[in-house]
Amino acid sequence: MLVGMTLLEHSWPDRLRAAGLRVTPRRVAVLETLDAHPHSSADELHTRAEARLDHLTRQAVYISLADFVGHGLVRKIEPPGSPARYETRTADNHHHLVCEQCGAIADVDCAVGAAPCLTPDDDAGFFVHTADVTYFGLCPQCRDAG
Amino acid sequence: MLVGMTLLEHSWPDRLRAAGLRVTPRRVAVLETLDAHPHSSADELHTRAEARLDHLTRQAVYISLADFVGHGLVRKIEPPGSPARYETRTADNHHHLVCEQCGAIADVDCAVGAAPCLTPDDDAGFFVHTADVTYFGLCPQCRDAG
DNA sequence: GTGTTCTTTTGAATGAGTCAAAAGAAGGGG
DNA sequence: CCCCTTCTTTTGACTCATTCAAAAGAACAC
Ligand SMILES: [Mn+2]
Ligand SMILES: [Mn+2]
Ligand SMILES: [Zn+2]
Ligand SMILES: [Zn+2]
Repeated sequence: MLVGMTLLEHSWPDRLRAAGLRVTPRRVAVLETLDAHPHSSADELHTRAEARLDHLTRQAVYISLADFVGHGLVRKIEPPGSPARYETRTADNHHHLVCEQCGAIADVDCAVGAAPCLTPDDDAGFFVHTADVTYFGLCPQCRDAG
Repeated sequence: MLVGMTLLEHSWPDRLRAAGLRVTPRRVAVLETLDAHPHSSADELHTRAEARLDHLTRQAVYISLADFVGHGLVRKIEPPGSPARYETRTADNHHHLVCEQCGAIADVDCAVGAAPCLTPDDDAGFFVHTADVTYFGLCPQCRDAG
């Protein structure tokens, strides 16, 4: 039985090396934890990844995540009123549903295509690089509860 | 010679009363300052509005803005890596261009219409309330400089 | 005017994230 | 293998935007 990801994409150590970053147990632990728990905050990742290592500081998590984002291994999202969240799904331009009640986040595929799915009518002279779409509303649980 | 806004919309005192909020010199000063300087931060508003009053604390600005947002007089936007910004343009669903270099913000009219201009294909069971679109890129100045 | 309720001040506290310097590990060249 | 350089992690302090709580002050309905 084949494990899809190890064939399709490379392993985290390989991807770290490919990005020119050193392979350390901490980094691999953070990346695997993030893979297993998409849209985690730095603090959630710290708590979860620390459990599988002897030592891991919150700062190491912040520094690692910043490096990962800088090298395209990880995407950072910053919903209003919540600490930043991270995910390993970087290949596509997907968007997010955010629950205004409980903060839950769900992925939404890009409505139009793989690349940034919108361009403004009047760009005011800006060179537009990315379009970020966030939907706000209520998740199923909060909708039923309210 | 007619002043457009006072006829089309009501004055800030009237709009405050209509919202059930008391009319105070501080609130009016904050609203007028924000009208004159859209996309200001709380701190910028404090500095600017303080200049026309004998006293105005930063906290009063924060509290007032939260009240205004809660009553629909003001809209709050929270670009990544920047303090929250505010604007009095609440009637339409417009979007924003953010310069990744200098933080400049420009308005973009909604591509589709007045109401939330997008709905996701698969809403994952969410009750979607608003769609927020933010374009990231470089403003004219930073584009030419870079 | 007076009283009730809403606003503002005052001052402290929070939480997420950053900075800087010292200690520790990866991994390439010998 | 081992060493050295460079990158990574720890440590601990610190910043910044924002929030909290309690006391003092102002709107405005009567
Ligand atoms: Mn996602
Ligand atoms: Mn705007
Ligand atoms: Zn929810
Ligand atoms: Zn710019």
